Amino acid sequence: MLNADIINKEVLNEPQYEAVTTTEGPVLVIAGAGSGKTRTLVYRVAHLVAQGVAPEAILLLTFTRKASQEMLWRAGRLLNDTCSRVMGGTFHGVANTLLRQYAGELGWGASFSIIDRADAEGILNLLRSSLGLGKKDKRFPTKRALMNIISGSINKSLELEDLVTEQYGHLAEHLDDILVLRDHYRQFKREQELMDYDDLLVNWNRLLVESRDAQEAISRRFSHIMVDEYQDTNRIQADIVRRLAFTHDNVMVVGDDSQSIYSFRGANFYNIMRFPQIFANTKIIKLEENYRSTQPILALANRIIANAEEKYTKKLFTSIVEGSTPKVYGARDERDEASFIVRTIYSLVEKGIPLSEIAVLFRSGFHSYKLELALGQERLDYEKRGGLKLTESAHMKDVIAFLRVLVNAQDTLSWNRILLQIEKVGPATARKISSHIAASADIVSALQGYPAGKIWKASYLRLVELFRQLLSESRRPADQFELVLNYYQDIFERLYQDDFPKRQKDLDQLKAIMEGYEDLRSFIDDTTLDPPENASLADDGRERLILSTIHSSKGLEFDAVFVIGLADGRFPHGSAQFGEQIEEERRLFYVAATRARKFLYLTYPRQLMTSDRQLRRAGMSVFLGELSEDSFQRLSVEPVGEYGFSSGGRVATSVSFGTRKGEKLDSHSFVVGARVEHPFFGKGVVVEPVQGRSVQISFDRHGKKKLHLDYANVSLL
DNA sequence: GCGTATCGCGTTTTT
DNA sequence: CGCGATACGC
Repeated sequence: MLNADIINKEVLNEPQYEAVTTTEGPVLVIAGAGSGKTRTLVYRVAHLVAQGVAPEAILLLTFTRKASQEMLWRAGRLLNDTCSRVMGGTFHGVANTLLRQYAGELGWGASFSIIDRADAEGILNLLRSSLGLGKKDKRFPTKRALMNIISGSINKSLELEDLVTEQYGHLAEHLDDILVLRDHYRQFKREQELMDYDDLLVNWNRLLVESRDAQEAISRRFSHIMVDEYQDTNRIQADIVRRLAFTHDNVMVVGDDSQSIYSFRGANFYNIMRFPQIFANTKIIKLEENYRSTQPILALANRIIANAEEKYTKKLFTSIVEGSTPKVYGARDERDEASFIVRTIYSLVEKGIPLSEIAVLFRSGFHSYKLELALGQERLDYEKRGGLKLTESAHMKDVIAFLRVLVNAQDTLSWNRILLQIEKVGPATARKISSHIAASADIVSALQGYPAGKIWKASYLRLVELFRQLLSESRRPADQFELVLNYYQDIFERLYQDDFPKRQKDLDQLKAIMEGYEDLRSFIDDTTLDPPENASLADDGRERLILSTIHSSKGLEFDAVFVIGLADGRFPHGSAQFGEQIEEERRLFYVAATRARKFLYLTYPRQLMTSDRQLRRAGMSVFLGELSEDSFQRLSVEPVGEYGFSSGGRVATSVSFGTRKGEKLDSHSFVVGARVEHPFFGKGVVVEPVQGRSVQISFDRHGKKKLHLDYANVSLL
C-alpha cells in the first residue's frame, strides 16, 4: 500500500512540503517553475491517505490529459494501487462523469451527446449559411473567431455585447448578426440535445447551483480537492471549485502567474489573486526554490521574465549551481536547423541522455514539419504532442461519425459527415436527408424512405444496407465498427488517395481500442472528451524523442530541451501585437525554457519558406534579442564534429530498454570482448576496458563510441 | 438555377 | 488542410 519510507524521506525533509502536507483548510501555493508543484500535490495525496482519508474522497483536477497522467503516474509510485481510486482528471472529464451520474437532478434525459469544438464550428457554418451571412462581407469573422466570441462569452462570464465591444471592436457593426447567430446556435443545440465543452462546465456549475442535493452529495463525496495550474482556470472553473468545497473548504490550489499562457481560452490569473478573498482563512505558501534546472538555465529564464511588463515578486533560485550554458544556434534555414538538432541529439544520446528525456518545443504545430521530415529520414522515432490528436484527424472523424449516429440518431452533424462522403451528394442534399432522418423515429426506414437522386442512388443504397445490418441485431461495438470499416474502405481510399496507407494505421489502432468497450456510448463519450494520443497508446517500451507545442509541454520536464523557430514572426506569433498578447508570448517562452533540466538549445532559421515557396529572410526573435549575451553561448560551428546526417547507415528502429534508470552499473563487468546493448546504438562489443568510468564500445551499426557508465544506458547481454 | 467540383489562399496555442 | 470564390454539370 503506502510506502511510508518515501514519504518520510522525500516529503518531511523539505520544509515547504511539510507545510503543504500538514496544513488544513484552504491553501494557496504560489510556486515558480520547477519548484515541484505537481510533486507537492502528489505528496499531499500520499499524506492524506496515510492519515486515513479514503482515496475515493480525494479529487485532483488538472488541465491537460498528459499532466494528469503524469501526476497519477507519480502518485502511483507512492501509493501503488491506491492511487487508481483517487479521482483525478481534467475539469471536463470529471464534469462529464459527474453530470452523467447526476443528470436526473437537472431533469435531463440520459441521452445527450457531447460535441467537440470542430463540430461546434460546423454548426455555426450551417447556421451562417442558412442565415445568409458571411459571403456578403469579407470582414465578417471566420468561424473560428465566431466560436471564440460565443464560447468566450461563456468562459469569461461576459455579456456577448461587452465582449464584442471590448475585444472584437471591429465587429461591432455586426453585433446584431452575431447575437442572432448565438441564439440560433443555442436553439439548435437544445433541439439536438448536444452539449459542447463549454456547456459541460456551465452545466456542472448549474447542477451545483440548482440542485442542493447534488451539491451536498458531491461536496461530501470529495472531502479534499486539489487543483494544479490554478492560474489557467477561468471564472466558471473557479466557481465550481468554490461550490464543490462548500461543506469543508478543504481546497489546495497550486499555480504560477508567470506561467499563465491560456488567456485566449478564458483563463484568468486573477483567480489566484482572488483566491484568499473567496476562501476565508487561506494559508498562502510560496515555493521559490527550483529543483529542476541548473543555474545557467534558470538565469536565462529569469532574464526572460524580468523583461515582462508586469512583474510579480518571485525570485527563483536553485542549488544546482553547475551546468552547461544555454546555446543559441542561428541556422541558415529550416533544413539546417533540423540537421543541427539531429546532430545534437546524437551527441546527447551518446552522453547517456535517454531519447525520451529530450524534447523539441515550438510555438505552432506546423513549425516542426521540416524537422519531422529529417527525423523520418534518420529513422528516429518521435512522438508528437499538441496539434491534431488521433480522433481529430479527418479520417477518424469520418468513421466515428457512424458510431455517433448509432448512439444519437439526432446528431445531424455526423449525418452530414457521413452523407457528404457519397459522391454527388453535397451540403444541400446532405442537410435535407439528415433533417429527414432527425424527424423520423427509425433510421433505416427513414433512409429507405428518402427519394434518392439517379446519379447517387447506387452508393446511397450501400449506405442504407450498412445501417440495416448495423441495427438488425445487437452487436458488440467492435463488430459494428468492423461493418463500418468494410463500408468505409472504398470511400477512404478515394478521399485520401495520397496518404491512405499511413492513415490506415490509425483505423486499425481505433479498432484495437474498440475491443475494450462493451458499450458504444461510453466509447463515444471517452473519445470526444479525452482523445487518445497517436503513438503513446501502444506503449511498447520504446523510447521516443518528444516533439511538442509549448502549450502541450506545460508541467513536464526533460533533461534536454530544444526551443526551435525562435524567429521574428514565428515566436512571438505574428498576430500578437498588443501589449498583453506579447506578454503572454513571453511567458510562453519562459515556460519553454524552464522545461529543461540540464541542457537548453535555442535555435532559429535565418531564412523561412513562405507559402508560395519563396525564401524570405527572417530575423531573430525579439525575445532572444532582449537577452544579454552572457546568458547564453552562441554556436556558429557544429557543436560536435563527429556526426553528420548518416546517409546510408540507419539508426536502430526498434530499441529495447533493458536497464532501468538508476540501476547501478558495475564497471568490472565491462571487460574487453563483452557483448553489450545500448538503447540507441544497439548491440556492440567492448573494445577498450574501463578507464575511470568510461568504456569504449564498438557498435555493430554505429562504430566505436566512448561511453560514460554513469550516464550511458548500457547493459550487458 | 441549383448544387457540386476545383483551384488557390492563408494557417496559434487547447479543455 | 479547410475555406471561399469561381467554374461547370445536371
